[in-house]
Amino acid sequence: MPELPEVEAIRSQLETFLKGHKIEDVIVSDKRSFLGDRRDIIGSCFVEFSRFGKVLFLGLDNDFSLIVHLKLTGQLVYRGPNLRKPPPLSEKIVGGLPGRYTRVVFKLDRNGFLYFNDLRVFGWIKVVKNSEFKPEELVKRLGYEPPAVPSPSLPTLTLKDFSNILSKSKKAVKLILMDQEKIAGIGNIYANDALFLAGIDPRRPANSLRDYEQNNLYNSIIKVLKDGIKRGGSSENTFVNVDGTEGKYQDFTFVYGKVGQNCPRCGAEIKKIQLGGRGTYFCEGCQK
DNA sequence: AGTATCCTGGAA
DNA sequence: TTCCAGGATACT
Repeated sequence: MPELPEVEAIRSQLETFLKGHKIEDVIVSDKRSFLGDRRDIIGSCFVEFSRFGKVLFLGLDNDFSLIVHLKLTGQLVYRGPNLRKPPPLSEKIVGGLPGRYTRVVFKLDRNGFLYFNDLRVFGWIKVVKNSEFKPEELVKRLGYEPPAVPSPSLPTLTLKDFSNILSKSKKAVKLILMDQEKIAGIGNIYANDALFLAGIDPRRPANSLRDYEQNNLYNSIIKVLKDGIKRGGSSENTFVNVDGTEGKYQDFTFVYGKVGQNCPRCGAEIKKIQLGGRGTYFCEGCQK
């Protein structure tokens, strides 16, 4: 379940490892995972590495690009000459490399390989022609991005934007945080943690937040996302980095995945409920 | 606005 | 054996 910090970690490592690498062949073992014509990208080099919310945009030097959405269980792992000392692969790479869940393999020059593993086959890699590319192809529509990285590709979410978005909906505030059309990049882990840090009940109607609460939540979102990036993402579930190692944020989450454990602030038991069909963790005492 | 759907392994 | 996990979308 890569979210903004995880996808940013991947983007940054892809840039390090793939820059200048040439695609010699593309082996598609599951057609559901690769959309477009593989022949359009064979022979081209990786030159651009961007991220829009949770979506990766990899530009090639031949007027084509790759758009990648990892969804829940997608993993991109590189092995090759740009890894000086290949670290041991995480156990989160279920099935091995290549293995049972390897859906696409990019064979690169100088004996390099980029593997796309995806246990649940929700993720996809799409080939687009730059001249015909429309941003809507990324995802239906993406909203503002919280300023957690120096130069986001999407318009930056300001406190004012955030306040406008919240005041326009009476839906539960957590659902608004995770609505990619409004705010891009936040998923279940960071939504839970940001709401805990701000002391706000995830079920509160978005338009019921007072100014100081909006302000708190805005700052909390930026803080947890930056924290996630600093820790190299959260490997709570299936996330691994491009070098095959795990992130560390899962050891620093406040409430996500901690049902029954003690609230880090007051010690009370962390509760779990369903909200919009998703597991929602919070402390009844600390979040009002 | 709320719910089913895609998919598969792992937990209950 | 059933249920749950979850991002985004297609439904009702």
